[in-house]
This record gives sequence, C-alpha cells and structure tokens, in this order.
Amino acid sequence: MPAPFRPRSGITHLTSQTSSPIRVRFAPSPTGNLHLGGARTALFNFLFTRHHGGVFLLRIEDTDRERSTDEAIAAILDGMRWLDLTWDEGPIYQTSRLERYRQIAMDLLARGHAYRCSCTPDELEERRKEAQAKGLPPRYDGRCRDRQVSPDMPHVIRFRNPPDQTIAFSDLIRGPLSFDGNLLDDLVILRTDGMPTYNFAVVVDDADMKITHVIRGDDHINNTPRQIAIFRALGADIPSFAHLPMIFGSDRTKLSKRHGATSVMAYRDMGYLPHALANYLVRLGWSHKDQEIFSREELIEFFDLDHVGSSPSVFNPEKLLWLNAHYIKNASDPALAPLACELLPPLQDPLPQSSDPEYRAHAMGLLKGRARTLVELAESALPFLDRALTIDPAAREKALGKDSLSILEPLLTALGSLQEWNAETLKNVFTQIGEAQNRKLGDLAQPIRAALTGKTVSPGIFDVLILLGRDVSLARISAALSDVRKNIQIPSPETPPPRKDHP
RNA sequence: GGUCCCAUCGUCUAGUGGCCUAGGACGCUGGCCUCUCACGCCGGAAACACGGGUUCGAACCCCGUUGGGACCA
Repeated sequence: MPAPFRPRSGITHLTSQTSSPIRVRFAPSPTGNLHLGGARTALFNFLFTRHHGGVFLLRIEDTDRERSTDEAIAAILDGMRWLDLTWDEGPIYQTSRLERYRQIAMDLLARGHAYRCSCTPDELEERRKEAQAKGLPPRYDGRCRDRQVSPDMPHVIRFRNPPDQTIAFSDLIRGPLSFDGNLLDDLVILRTDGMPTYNFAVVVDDADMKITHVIRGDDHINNTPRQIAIFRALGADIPSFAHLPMIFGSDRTKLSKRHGATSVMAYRDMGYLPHALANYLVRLGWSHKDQEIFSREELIEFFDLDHVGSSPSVFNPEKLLWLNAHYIKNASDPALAPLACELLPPLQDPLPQSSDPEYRAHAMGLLKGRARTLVELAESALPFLDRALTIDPAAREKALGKDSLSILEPLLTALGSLQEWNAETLKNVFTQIGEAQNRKLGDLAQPIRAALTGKTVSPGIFDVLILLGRDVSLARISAALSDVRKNIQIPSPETPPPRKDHP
C-alpha cells in the first residue's frame, strides 16, 4: 500500500519534473462507448508519451456506480485496442481504490484541510434557493466549517478551501490561466456513503500514479483550480495541464448522436480503417505544417503539444472518408481481403476460387481504388465471390437492351474460341469486333460489364474478364444473352396505352 | 446567472510583427486522362468577425465589442 502523503514544507519547485519520466493517463468514465472526443484525447496522450518515451496509463473512473457498466468498460478497451492505443499500466479501476480515498480524506481531516459536514441535502437546497433569490452565487456557506460534527452521525467530508488565494497555472496549450480561489466553495470530497467525488479521486490518483502531464478535454478547465487546491493540501507535485479543445458537430455544439455516429466502434462497423480514423482525429487540433497524411511512426515522431491549437473544431465526415479511401487504396491487397470479407453476409453460392487468398487479393487490387470504405469494397467484390449474380436494374436498362444482342453474340463466339485467355488476346477480340462493327471499345465494354458484374461500374473490362476467368465469364455472358433474348420476345409495352382520363 | 475558454476560406488548418496581393487539405467546380466509375494530373471560386490602440509596419501584440462554446449550478 502506498504511503500517505506527507506535507511538504518550502516552496514548490517548478522544474522538479524535467528529470523524472513522463507519465500520462487516459481516464474515461465507463458510462458509454469510446466516442470520438475520448478517442482523440486518448490518442493525444498516447502520442505525447510515445514521442517522449514516457508511460501511458489507463484508468477507469467508475466511482459513479449508477452509470458505470461492464459493457462500457469492455467497449472502451475494445476501442482503444482497435485504434492500437496500447497502454503501459492499468487498467486501474477507481472502485478498487476506495479505501485509499477514504484514507487520504481522513488524513486531510486530521490536518485541518477538510471537515465533516452534516448539512442535509434538503437544507442545502433550501439555502441555495435563498441565495439565488438574493442574487448571490449558490455555493456552500461554510456552516459546518468550525462545528465539530460527530463522526457518528451521517455526514460528508468537505475540502476546506484556503482563503484569499489565486490559483494560477500555465496550460501547455492555452498559456497562463488564473482563477480567484475565493470563488471556489468547500467541495464535498467524500459522500455520506464513503464514495469519493470526481475531483477528489482524480487528484488522489494523479498524485499516487505520479502523473506528470494531464492531457484532457477543455471541459475540465474549470475543475483544474479545485484540483490544484487539493494537490496543494496533499503536498503533492502538481502536474502540468494541457486542455484540448472540444470536437463539435456541424452545428457547433458538443458532438452527440444527433450528428451521426460518434462511437469509435461504429466507424469500424462502417468500414473505416483504424489508422484512417486516427489520422483524421489527430488533425483535429494538431498540425505539422501542411502535412495531412501521417504514418503511425511519423505521428509519434512529430507529435507534441506545441502545435496543438486552442480553438474547437468541427467534425467533418467527408474528410474522414477521403482519408479512409486513401488508406484503402494504399493498403496491401492480401491484408485488405479478410478485412473486407468479414463485413460481407454469407455467400449464396460461392465461386470455388473465392476462398483462395491469392484470388481475393487480386480482386482487392482491382477494386480498392474505387472504394471509400471497406463496406463499399466488400460490396463491389460480391460479383467476384458469389456465383449468384444479381443484375442491377440500371445496368439491365442501360447496357442489356435489345441492341446488346449484336454485341454479346459475336463476342461470346469469339471469346469462346479463344485459345489463350489474357490481356492481349482479349483486347484483340474486342478490337476486331469493334472494327468490324465500327463501334468504339466503350460500346462493347458496357454490355459485357453488365453481363459479368451486374453493374454499370467496375474495374477495367479486361481485368474483370481475367479475374473471373474463362469459364465464369463465358457462362455469365451466355446467361445474359439468353436473358436479353427472352426479354425481347415478350416485348414490354413500349408505348403506354391511350389514356382515358377524361370523363 | 457566475466562472472560464475560443475566433484565418463552408470545414480542418499553415501562419508566432515585414517572406501574406494569406499557403495546404476536404468539399464544391472547370478541364485532361479514359472501356464505365473511381484514382491521378492541371486549373478555379472561396477566409484573417468588428472597432480601437501599440508599431515605420499587424492575420500575428494589447484593449473593447460581437458571436460561439464549456463548466458550475
């Protein structure tokens, strides 16, 4: 068990931390998923400490037992792992340290930095209303400060806020900040049930865990002076603070579900690559000259707090999409295949080669330049994996009308008699037929594309023919052909029947 | 209401007193490439919130105004 804090005499030495190793923490409350803002905070902590060769600690702030859940803890850890934000120590659960908080509270009590307060919630509420009616700030009036409240009756423990102090610190992102300490009231540090309050537990933990840099959202700026006051009472080293600006939704309010998906894992499910998300998130608030694309190694090499901005930023899904497309395009084909395929529903009638890693990688290579998410990539791969082919209505209408007969028929014959099935021989067939019919390559390619993929959009037509191979290609063209023949024998009414819409 | 934070193209940002008639990126847009769609390449529109100072000189420093946001209730 750690030793209790000893009050330290003398002046705080400001440079004491330069020689000790950097220790940072990410301290989420497990009340929901890891959301984008939390992920960015975690990322900045991670990059900062990796850059400086320090220690990254994960702490779960689960003292709010009403709202904390095991599912949320699991979700946060999953999100961290998915983003590859590995931590060095923890996860440390605050609920495993309750005795420690109680012990420190008693220590503060013994040294006069805290006192017992037996005011009931009802009394406090009443006095708060009175104060507000008089136009005074609604803060605790210090009634129990000097009353010797017996430990035997129900009570909370309040921090005795020192009088007449200003609390100043230099935020690593915002510069010097100062607060009037007299405006802080005597906050509760231990509730009646013995649970610590947020600000108290944070300070005890940060002190015990020798945190050197607190990097967190700027929604905590107003907590900082209270926490510093407690650090002082504890006689502990005060860490440096860096308050990150918020991430807003498009309406410039705090990012929430109204703005679309906010949980990190939702982005995984939508087909985002973890590093694409990380790269996007890191540029919200941080910059390195004009650079937009960073490898993980570059992030660690370049990241520091001095180029973190202080103004809030708006989450822009379009740019994230662009980055994701970039990383998909540059990913290796063999790595992409399992990532995309796991997002696919079970295949109806898998092509035999669809389980061949080399075949899958080949497909990825052709398709990845056209996909912005892994979901799109997977969907575009479907015609190359499943024998069951659905023809999009748009493709049928545009490319498989009756005109396509004169294209599909000769091509099927010519392709069927091909000895060698490769880019050169395939191209020759198209060129010859195109010349014979005085048609451009595009005129020939679209019906074939529709026949082979069921779509109007696909990789280059020769690439598709080669990927699918001779047998599948010929079978699909032939199937499309009989489809077209069938449709023109029963012509759909070309002209609508005369209208009889007048009485 | 109190305290605090923030302010460069629609968005993310570069910019730390002269290099700025403000640079890059996403998005938008014109063109090239081309068998489709993308990719890629070339071009375009698009911003220093406002007002005072300080200074020979201000996007950059100071003050105020306005606007936005957070926290505490």
